[in-house]
Amino acid sequence: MCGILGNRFPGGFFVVTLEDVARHAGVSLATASRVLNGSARQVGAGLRAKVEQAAAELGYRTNVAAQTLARGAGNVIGLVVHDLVDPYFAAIADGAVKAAEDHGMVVMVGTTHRDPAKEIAYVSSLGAQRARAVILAGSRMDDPSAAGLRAELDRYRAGGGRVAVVGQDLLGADTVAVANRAGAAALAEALHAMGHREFAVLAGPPRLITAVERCEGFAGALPGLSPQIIHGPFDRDGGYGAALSIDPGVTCVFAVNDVMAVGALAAFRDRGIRVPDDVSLAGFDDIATLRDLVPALTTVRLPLAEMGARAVELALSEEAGPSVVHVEGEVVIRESVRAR
Amino acid sequence: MCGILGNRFPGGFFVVTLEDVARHAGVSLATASRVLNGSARQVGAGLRAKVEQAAAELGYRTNVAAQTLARGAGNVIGLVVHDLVDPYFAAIADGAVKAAEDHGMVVMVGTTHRDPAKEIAYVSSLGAQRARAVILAGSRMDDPSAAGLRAELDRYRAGGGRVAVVGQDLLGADTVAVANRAGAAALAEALHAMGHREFAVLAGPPRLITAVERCEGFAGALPGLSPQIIHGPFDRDGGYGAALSIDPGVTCVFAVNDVMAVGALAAFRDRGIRVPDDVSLAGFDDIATLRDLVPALTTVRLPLAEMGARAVELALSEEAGPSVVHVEGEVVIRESVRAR
DNA sequence: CTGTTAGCGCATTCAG
DNA sequence: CTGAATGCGCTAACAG
Repeated sequence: MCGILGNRFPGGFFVVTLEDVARHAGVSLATASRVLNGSARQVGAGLRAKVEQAAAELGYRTNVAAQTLARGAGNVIGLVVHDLVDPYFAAIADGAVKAAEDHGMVVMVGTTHRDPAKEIAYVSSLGAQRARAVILAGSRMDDPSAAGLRAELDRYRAGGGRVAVVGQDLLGADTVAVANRAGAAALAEALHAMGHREFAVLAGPPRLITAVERCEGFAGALPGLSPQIIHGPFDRDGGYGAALSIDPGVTCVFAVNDVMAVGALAAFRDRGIRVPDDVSLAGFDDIATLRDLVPALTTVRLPLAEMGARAVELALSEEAGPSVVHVEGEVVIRESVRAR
Repeated sequence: MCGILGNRFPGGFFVVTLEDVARHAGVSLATASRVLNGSARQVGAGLRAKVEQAAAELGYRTNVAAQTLARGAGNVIGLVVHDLVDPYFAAIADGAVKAAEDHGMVVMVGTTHRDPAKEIAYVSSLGAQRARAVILAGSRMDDPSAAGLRAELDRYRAGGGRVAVVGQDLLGADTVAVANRAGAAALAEALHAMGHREFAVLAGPPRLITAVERCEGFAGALPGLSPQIIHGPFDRDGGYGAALSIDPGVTCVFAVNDVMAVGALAAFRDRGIRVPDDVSLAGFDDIATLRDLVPALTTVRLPLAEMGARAVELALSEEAGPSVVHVEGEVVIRESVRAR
């Protein structure tokens, strides 16, 4: 029945094309195309049924590559994150994937593991894929190394792609802007109100924008006080390391993200320092996977999945100029902090 | 300088094609193709340089869709997981993305959130993308609902795609097989050797293969004993709920994965049951993000990232029949378990 | 080593 | 409403 249809491939496979379907249904290629793919044109009910049946019988599958080539635009959205194992990015990715799916798009993820060169390489690759949009999550360093990325993004946009950023509004692109300063400030105020006066901030890398904003927002909301600032990597081990050099008098420690707070917690435990008895500890992000930690982490909750989803929606919207969506964090006081 | 090159697009963008590059370099289309894309053919140094310069000047970017169409094979690998937020899948995804990158491929992820229909839909979509391979992570239910998936996978393979599975060897595909039974058995023996005799297993869904294997492996290694089996969802809340109905005499609880163990830990804490003082607790997977839990979780370590990487390598290998790679778990005793 | 020539599978004018 | 014809950008024979 399908002896004359389909093409044999090297491996010995068949592949049914639109033309096969059209022939089998006794209609033109154009008509088959119109019914099988979302065309604006209408097709008579009779032919439509024929085509659909033929497609089903033959097991027709759209060739997305051909479609993309013919249409000049594909259905992939690129997502570039630092590390999928970091629950912060995993949550964002989850939201992005879900939103993309709602729009009939698929997501391609790239992980850079904080290598700027890889970030650029992924944007380039996504450009080659003619991805509809690329979403960048995780803040870049506030330094010259970002120039290469910028250039690559410009190229990408010059080719007709959209770009959206999760983090801060820096690249002149659509942005899901996190109110890091405000969130950290609110946290600082809450902590201050609980009687704390001697603070330390596990501040992350000195030039990582998200870290800097949270650190500054926190310190800025503590008039007259000057918290001890300790820099280090933005991850669990960074928190562990930084916690080791906290000054003796400190009663409350703010780690600029939850994952670092976990590291700090481990450091305290290893040194026999009890939380919150001896020192209070707070983080930022409210990572779901970490909610069962003991003591439960005081933090600033961010709608991570929603942020990812919003980013793809921004990138897919038809808005003219780059638009910015703001998201606020919500202070959540839990057992890791105790009033003084 | 580029007034006659490139095509203007609706949005007003340029897009430089290989033909533009060839013309600009004064060579043939074929030659340009050969130098710019990994062809086996050699090109003279002179022309090669010319082409490369032309490409750079014009800002040429390969059109992957066209390439895929012409070649009949693309460079995407599909990865289908249940939930990126679950650190188990995140780790596997991380490994897969890295491995794919090493092979010059990109990864498209789909999340099903345990909806079989979505799993099928993703495989179908990946087929349309002419994805080189699809990796399925997370075990499917051992029931009729898997039939649809099987059919879809067959269609996918009929089109020339490869499929690899992370979990158990069931689909007749390349498989990264986890020694769930052996790992759970080894754990049981270790626990038994520490003096435990009264066990409970937070067993997960009755028909989820991974869960069943772990449960059976565990119980099977406890001759003469019959642990209390409590079924429930395979996630954190499932562990919490199941832990609520543990019999009084039990001294040691095995949750079939770490995430469930975390839930159980929370349940114990809420009810004033101390771990490991009142009851010992063990999990499975050794999720990195959970290593700082207190008490530290006794578990069976799985090389998650490596499993993901192996899966893509299997799928990309030229091996004829479906091959199976076995991975073993390693028992890791930590503070959540105490000898009796 | 290099150029010419056909398609790859599909969307889309443009006629009818 | 339907069909015929053209081209998307690139690769891969096939000649030269």
